[in-house]
Amino acid sequence: MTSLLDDLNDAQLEAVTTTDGPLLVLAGAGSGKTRVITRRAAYLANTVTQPRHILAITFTNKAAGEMRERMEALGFGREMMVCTFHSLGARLLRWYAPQAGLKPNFTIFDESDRRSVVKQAIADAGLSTTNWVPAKVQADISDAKTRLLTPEQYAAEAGGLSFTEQTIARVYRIYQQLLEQQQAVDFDDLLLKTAFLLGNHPDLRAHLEDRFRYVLIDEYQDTNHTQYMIARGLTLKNENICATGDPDQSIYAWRGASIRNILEFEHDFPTAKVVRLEQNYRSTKHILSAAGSLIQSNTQRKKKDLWTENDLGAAVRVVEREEPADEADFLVEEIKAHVQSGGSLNEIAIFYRTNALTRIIEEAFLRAGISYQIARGTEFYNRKEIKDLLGYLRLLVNPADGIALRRSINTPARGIGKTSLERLTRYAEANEITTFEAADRADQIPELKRAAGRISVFIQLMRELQPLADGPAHVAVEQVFAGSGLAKELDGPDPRNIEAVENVDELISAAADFMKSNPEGTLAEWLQQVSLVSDVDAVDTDAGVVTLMTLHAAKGLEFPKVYIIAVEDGLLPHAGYRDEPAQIEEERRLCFVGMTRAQQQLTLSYAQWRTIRGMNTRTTASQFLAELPSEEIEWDLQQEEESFRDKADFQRPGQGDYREWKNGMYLRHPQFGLGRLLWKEASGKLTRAGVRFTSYGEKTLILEYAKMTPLDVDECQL
DNA sequence: CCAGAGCGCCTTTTT
DNA sequence: GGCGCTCTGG
Repeated sequence: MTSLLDDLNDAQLEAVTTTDGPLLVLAGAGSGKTRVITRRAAYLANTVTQPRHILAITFTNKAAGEMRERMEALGFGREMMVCTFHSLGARLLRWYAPQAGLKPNFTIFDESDRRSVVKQAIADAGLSTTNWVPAKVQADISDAKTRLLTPEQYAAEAGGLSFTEQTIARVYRIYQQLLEQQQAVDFDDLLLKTAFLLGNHPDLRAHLEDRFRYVLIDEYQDTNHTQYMIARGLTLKNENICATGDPDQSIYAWRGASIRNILEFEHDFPTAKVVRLEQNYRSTKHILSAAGSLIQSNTQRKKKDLWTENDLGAAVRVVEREEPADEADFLVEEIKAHVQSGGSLNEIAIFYRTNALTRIIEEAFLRAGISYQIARGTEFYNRKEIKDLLGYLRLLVNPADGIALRRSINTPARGIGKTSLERLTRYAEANEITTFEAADRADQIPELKRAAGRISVFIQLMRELQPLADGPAHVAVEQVFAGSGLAKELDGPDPRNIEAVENVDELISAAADFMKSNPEGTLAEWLQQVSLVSDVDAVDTDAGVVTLMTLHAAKGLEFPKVYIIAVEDGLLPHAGYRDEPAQIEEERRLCFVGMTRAQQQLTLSYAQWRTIRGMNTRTTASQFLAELPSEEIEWDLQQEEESFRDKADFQRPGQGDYREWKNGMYLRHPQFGLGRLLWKEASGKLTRAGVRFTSYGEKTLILEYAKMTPLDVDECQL
């Protein structure tokens, strides 16, 4: 027991031992939050309750798994419920399917399934996908769901709104009907329907509150309104809610997360106690200073100071290279040197803003023989052979799953083409039955002609496979692969076939692992788990390889050496995200999250040009680099070179040679508009300058980074 | 009905 | 640069 409270600082101790009532733990990066949460759960289980009455909600399944393991290691067994909001939703919706208006065998549609349904809904509404971009419509529907609006409510609201919104309301309604017909829910529904379940069934809510007497929620800064409603619903009476988070690490506003939840916690729970963890145990002083300096540029922020007793450490580095291949070579050299000096590949992580940036790094690593892993757990499940196989399995669990049926019915090819499928779907719609049921009476649909027989063969096959749905998941995967004809299609010496079969074997192993840790588990439950895997879930921190991941995926992790690549204007901050100050601030937090993952050494790099969507483009270093404490940073910059002119497809509007700029001349800045140069001075390898802007006042800028264009005086209308 | 070629589109992050 | 959609010839 005492060991649970050992080596905790005062603030951590308070967070662990404050058992009852609402508690908000504002935990800065690297402040020992994970440890606090685990100890707290253990402490609760030891003093005021039992593990089965504790519910811990984490951000990823990986984090949930680790927490479960720690509790088990502390001797608390596996009784405590640890899950993500989405997996909690999935579980509650299955437990209480009738109350939620679902069948317990419902399917969870992933983003690509969802995209298909959106397209179909747009078509059914008599609209064209050229005018109504599926991705945009999908985002609008998702938005509505995050605001807890049903199609009816959205339509009611849209009544007084624009044509666009009224149309979205129509599509949303059709979209939702399509999901219902297929006994399917999307990721938003897992939250929305759970929130409604709690809101509409007081008895059920009370029952759950008695089961989950203590609720812990991690990464609270990244929860959205629906998740807040679930949290509120589960703790309405006893208010034993402990939320941990850090507003400076809020990076999911784009998917509806609201920083409001953490900022208003004390308002939502007036009796709340707030504990601040500000001592950092992870990083060196240099790293913290750089990260702190960056985040201070955010204006919408509660002031918080992270400090550490750790060493000063090595200087943070900013590395410039001519092109992405050079940047990759730089990484290769660094990694080789690291290994040569006795370091392990485990200790190195590479972060980036977008997934597309990995290709050149991967090529360089393959050439250099550096083993690496990419946090892309979902990618595996997007492979054709895996999707094909999962299609059959999904159909066995839920025959109403139209997306799965469309995929499976002609894979491998059975001579059932688009036209036949269309006729089948139309028949199903006209008779208000599922496509599967329509297929079952194919012989009664004359339009199908020859295809009817082929469809019957498929239905017969599904009937034969059906019993597998009730057996162990891995047996089902194996037997369906063999029985569906998919195995036969992949039979052959083609290396692509061999790889595909290996992937299938991996899928079988994954299912077997699941059955091992869930002996009572069903195929349906395994499929549910599969549909909720996240990218970072696949990361194995002991794999002895370099880890590559997006900045988003990096949240919550730590590595001795961190490299953040492509720190360029347009990528970080990302081009789609730099117009509004609030968006820039989120991008800055994203950079902050990446930087604070580093324990000993942090390196930020960028290239002078990069191929973006097939075009060589001149780049500019990110403005964030100018916000670092430049005197503490070790700069490794390239000599200016002119040859790029020949390589560029497009040239950046020339800023001219700033060395020749005179005080008093007029300049235009992309964000601040018109301004006048007051002074400039050399600062290390960079040039600082003071500019007075007509609408933003006086600012100090780094001329190498600020994208300013000199103006002719005539051009200025003063 | 199907496979493969050709064309146009696009910013991105994920449960 | 890559994906998804459409068109075309077999």
